[in-house]
Amino acid sequence: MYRTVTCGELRLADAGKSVTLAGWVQRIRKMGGMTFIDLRDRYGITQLSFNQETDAALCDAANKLGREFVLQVKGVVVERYSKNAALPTGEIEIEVKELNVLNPAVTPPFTIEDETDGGDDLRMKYRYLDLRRTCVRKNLELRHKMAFEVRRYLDEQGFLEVETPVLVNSTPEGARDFVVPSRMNPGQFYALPQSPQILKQLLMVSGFDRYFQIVKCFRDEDLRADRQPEFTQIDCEMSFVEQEDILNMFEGMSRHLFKVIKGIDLPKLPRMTWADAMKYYGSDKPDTRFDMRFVELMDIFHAAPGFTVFDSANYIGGICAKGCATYTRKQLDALTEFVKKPQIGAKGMVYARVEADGSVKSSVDKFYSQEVLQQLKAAMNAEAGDLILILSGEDIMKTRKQLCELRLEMGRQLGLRDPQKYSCLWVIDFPMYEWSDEEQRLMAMHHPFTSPKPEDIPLLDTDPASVRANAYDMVINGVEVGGGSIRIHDAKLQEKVFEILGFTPEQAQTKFGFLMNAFKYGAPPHGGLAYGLDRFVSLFAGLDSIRDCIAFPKNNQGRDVMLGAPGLLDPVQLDELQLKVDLKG
RNA sequence: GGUGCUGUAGUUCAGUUGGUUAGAAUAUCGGCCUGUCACGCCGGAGGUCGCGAGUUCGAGUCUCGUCGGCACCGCCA
Repeated sequence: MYRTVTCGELRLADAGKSVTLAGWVQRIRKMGGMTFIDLRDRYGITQLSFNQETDAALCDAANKLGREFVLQVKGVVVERYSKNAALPTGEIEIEVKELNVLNPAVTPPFTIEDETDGGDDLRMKYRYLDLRRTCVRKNLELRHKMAFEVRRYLDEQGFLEVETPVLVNSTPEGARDFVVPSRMNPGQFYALPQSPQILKQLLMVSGFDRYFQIVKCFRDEDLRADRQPEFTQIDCEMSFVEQEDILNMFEGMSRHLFKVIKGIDLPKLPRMTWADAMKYYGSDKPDTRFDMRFVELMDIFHAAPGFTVFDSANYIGGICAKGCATYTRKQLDALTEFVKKPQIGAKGMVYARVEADGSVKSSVDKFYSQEVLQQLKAAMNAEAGDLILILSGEDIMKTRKQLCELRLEMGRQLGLRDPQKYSCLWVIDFPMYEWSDEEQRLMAMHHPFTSPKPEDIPLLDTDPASVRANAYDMVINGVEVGGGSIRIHDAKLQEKVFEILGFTPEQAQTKFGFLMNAFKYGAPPHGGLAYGLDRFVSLFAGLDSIRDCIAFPKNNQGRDVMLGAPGLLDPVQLDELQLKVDLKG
């Protein structure tokens, strides 16, 4: 045995014991006649002490060690002369009797400390060293614990974890697929699953009733801080359920996770329709940690025309920033610049301050009477000291999204987006379809297997764009952590939905024939949802990016800079696959 | 496909209007130090200023191109 104890477990009560420890050298402090070494492993840090008077040769050997050397030491646990309250093991140290260097180490390119001196790029290249840092390791420990608790909860609820294949076929709609060439079937390709969607529905047809899987999914799209090309879903499906059953089941799972992992008692989750989310927050994933809801101001400003920008607008909406009337001209100009950034795209911003005497002073004073401005104040529920920010525009949804960005920015500036505070809700009643300018047709907003709300089914014939779906998202702090729907289990209805999406019966048969065929053999009513595990963990860890809760993540360009993936293929491999590379440009 | 920020010592960064030998901190190496725990003190070494071209008497600094990184828009059912 290399060790009898870990570096995190010894306490004062262990004084006198002979122990063997193994770990990495965190830091060496040479005092002349004495040398102290902090020995680190996964479990903590234990101080080793060497004394010139006790054992000069051993002390000399200790002085020759370097950072990240791998050591085994045998010694006695002793009480310290001067204790360190900052360490759990700070009351003891190991008086070393025997020192074995299991492996020397070259100096790492950055310091293995919580406050490291390494940048993102470098730490990614040496990810195996980055993972030695406690703060990074904690994220993976949290991830393990969450995945474990998910399994515990779902197992207790009678769910079966079933594995589904990774080599599947390409599906239309949705994201771009990652593809894998088939050597045995030249010219043909597998696709990696964007999610096990169809397979889990087939498991329902098979009668599995309650399925889940913690599973990798793959989407070949451009990346963001919260998007990786391969990511992990907690994928779930249930039979003989209605939307209400699923919301309750998984609200329960979230409550379990919050309780066990964070010690938080999650209240009953509010539910907001998609239409309200857009109306009051300009987003289908509103950050409800703070209020600052949109107030629509069309009635007020159109009743007293004057400002041509407002007069011609199809949408005028405002938010009230409490206590921000003190904002300087410079700060307001900066906010205007913010909303005018190309990524946000507003033309301008109107502001109004509520003065101490209750009067309203705005950037559009010359167009509106104080009476109109007082109506504005009343509508915004604004008080003395508040700042009202208003955006207007031709396109209602676009302007709402711009106002959403402004709201989030104000929330950030006012410190209302505390990562330690959690606000969860369900967003329900999503539209079935959204119009795609690019394809000039309706696209499924969730996916093509989502069931319409029964009362909206007649609208499929008359006004498909207004049909609402039995689809729902769980949103935490403005992050979509999960989403799902009740599925169509009727082959006829499914055919109709495919038709609206623009598939010919032949295309539908080719792409989804096996699913519709399966439904003919008795499909139970079913539905489910999937959580993004990476996002869920990063929320619990208070991270800005999901990368730090993934052991070996990829960068912006989808590269693994440690492995050097993706890379070129050996010509022999290409030949076996009967592939020729023909790069454009 | 697009926008913005960014690239200087192993690392994190500073570097003025274009002007002498490019600095700091930290890491590293050497010396001193018997209770440190971000130990302290003294000293040393360490640079193709991402790469390429241009402007200029002179470029880390200005211009153009290019490559990498980060954030975002498009995209991501």
